[in-house]
Amino acid sequence: MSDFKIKNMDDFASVSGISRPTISKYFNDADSVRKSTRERIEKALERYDYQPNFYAMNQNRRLTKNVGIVIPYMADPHFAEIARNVENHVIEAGYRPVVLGSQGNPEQEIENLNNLRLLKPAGVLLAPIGRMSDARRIADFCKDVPTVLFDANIEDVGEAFIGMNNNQSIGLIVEYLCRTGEPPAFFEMLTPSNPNALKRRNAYVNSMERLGHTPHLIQVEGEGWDFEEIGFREGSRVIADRMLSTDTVLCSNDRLAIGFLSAAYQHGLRVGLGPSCALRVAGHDDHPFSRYTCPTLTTVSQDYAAISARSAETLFTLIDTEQRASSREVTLYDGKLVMRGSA
Amino acid sequence: MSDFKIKNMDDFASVSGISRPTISKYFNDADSVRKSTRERIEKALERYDYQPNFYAMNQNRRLTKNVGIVIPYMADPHFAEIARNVENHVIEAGYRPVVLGSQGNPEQEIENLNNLRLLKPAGVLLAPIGRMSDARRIADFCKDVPTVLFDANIEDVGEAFIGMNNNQSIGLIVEYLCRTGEPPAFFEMLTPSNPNALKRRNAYVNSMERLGHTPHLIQVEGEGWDFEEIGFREGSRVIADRMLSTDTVLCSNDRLAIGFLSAAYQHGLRVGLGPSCALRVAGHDDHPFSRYTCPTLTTVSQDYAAISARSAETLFTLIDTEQRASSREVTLYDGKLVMRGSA
DNA sequence: ATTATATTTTTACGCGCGTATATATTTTGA
DNA sequence: TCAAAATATATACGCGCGTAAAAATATAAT
Repeated sequence: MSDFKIKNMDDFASVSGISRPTISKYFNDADSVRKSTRERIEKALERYDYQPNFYAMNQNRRLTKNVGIVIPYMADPHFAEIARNVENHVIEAGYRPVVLGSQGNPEQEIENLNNLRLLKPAGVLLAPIGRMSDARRIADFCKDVPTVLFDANIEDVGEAFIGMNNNQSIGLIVEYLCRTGEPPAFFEMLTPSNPNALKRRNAYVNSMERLGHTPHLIQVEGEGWDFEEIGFREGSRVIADRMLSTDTVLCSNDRLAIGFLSAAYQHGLRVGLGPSCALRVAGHDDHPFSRYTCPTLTTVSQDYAAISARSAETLFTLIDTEQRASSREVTLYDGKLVMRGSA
Repeated sequence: MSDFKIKNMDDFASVSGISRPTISKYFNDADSVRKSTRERIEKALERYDYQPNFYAMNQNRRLTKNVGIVIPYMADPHFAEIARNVENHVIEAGYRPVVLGSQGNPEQEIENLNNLRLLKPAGVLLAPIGRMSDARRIADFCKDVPTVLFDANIEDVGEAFIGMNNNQSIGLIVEYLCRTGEPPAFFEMLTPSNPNALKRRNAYVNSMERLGHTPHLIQVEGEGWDFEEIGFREGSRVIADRMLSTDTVLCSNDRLAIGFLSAAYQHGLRVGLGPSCALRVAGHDDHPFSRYTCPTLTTVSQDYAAISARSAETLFTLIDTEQRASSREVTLYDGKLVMRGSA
């Protein structure tokens, strides 16, 4: 590697002995130049440490290879894992992922989309915050940029939605819990920010009624994204006030369940299956931490792999055909029961 | 808000009746224009939805208000919390934060710095991955951009380092554990990627010897960033093989401790303080999850607030004085003992 | 070898904005 | 009221790169 400092494409064109437009063409698509030219460029690339300015590149390009990935919350391991998964698909398909987290803030979500717009992305994979999302402005964005929604749906927004079948997954675990013990109560936030939570609530009620049981909703107060804290605080209250009419609790998601488990432990309630246990607790999502709780958490796993693969594929098809989907396609994947120690 | 679509600064200059250079000046520093002009611009801003293209803005600016924040791992709630903290300071100081995660990958870390360079940042706050970091290239970066290191130190790299005093914090908890029960064994990874881990190991050995005890290091295999998994797997092995010569285990960090706690639970070992307990487990960092483990985790808290505040302040001073620090300043903050249920 | 075709080079302009300079206009101070 | 100081405008060029069109060159086909 030479020590001559190359600061832009002109410099690199000079030292490589190739014209700048051809260099530009190469970086856009390495196979669009003659093989011998390509080799000359790549030989120069080995000697000189140059890579085009990403932002200047996108400034005047009709269409880039950028794909935006927007998730509701970076610090949530659940979303972090999904993002990583999606990111890999994007890279494999030869696109460049740009991952942004909205920190549970709808304004940040819109700003993320605005920032992405400046990068002229070929498409965007968006997991919306949910109920609080600014649906109108997201819809505006989708008019300009091919966008596939995943994880959380917003009606009629985006070209497609890929998520999980909450009806099936909740049905699955409710059925399991009823079959192996007392019918579960449903522990959830009263006003959840995530639309999946509402679907799960309904699915729980339906499943219980179908099985001939009376649904019992435990709806607790709480705002924001600190679900463990809410699960712990409200779980403690529920246990202390003896508000449980059953020994089985199904939590709307694993993070609530993690907090609830901690509350149960604090109150000396042994959680698990055996006759020595006072309580069964189940979650939903198969959160990365759910295998390290005490006891380990019985839950329903989301098919991360399928959801992220299908989301990415759908977007790439959209990009390749260069036309908007005639009808908005909704794909829901079934969950799988993950039996662990807590229920 | 008018529906006329403003697509660039020229458009906005037209509709606001102000020349583009003045508009540009305003966006760079709102107070650099006459008050009456400023009001006219802001009135126009209310009517028309315009904001300058962030990337084009940075392209030809001598110095921007951007501040890069780079952390080792986005999905780790510990770093996510630090990042959020630092970010707030940056915003308060009137700078624009750009947060990037390196996903534990040294190449990604360098790429993050390269990307930041294109944004012409006023400065960068960098929490390096650690041992695996490409120290040479990071040092190169620091030559061009004022950079303050935090959380993990790299010798002589960056203008300053702000972190925690591992000597003090480990000393604190070792002393506490020895005072209230058997002296602890130290559970850690054999080849940790984080330099703090090495400091903690030494601090443990020193503390033990100072108190007249024989140090007992349990060094387990494991690569990567899945600390809970390592803590669980190796913790299980250690317990099953009866490799513990004491009933007290101090883990090098909370994430390992979380895995270890889970292993202990699985093996039917009751963790905690009372006479009915078979094991005491302590961690280090006060990870956001450590208050929800079963039992809750006794640990040493990092002074997040102080570390992030000082890191930001140090960088801003550096930026304002426009000169490099004459000597590299290292500031270490003491940890606080957080007594919970596990030890 | 000659023609047809594919690729590269030259030249020029565009993206959205920063910034410098000369000039025009306001505001301020006495 | 009038000159001095402060601020705004017009104009022009730069950042690093995309892209279009015509001219020049290399490769393929006959």
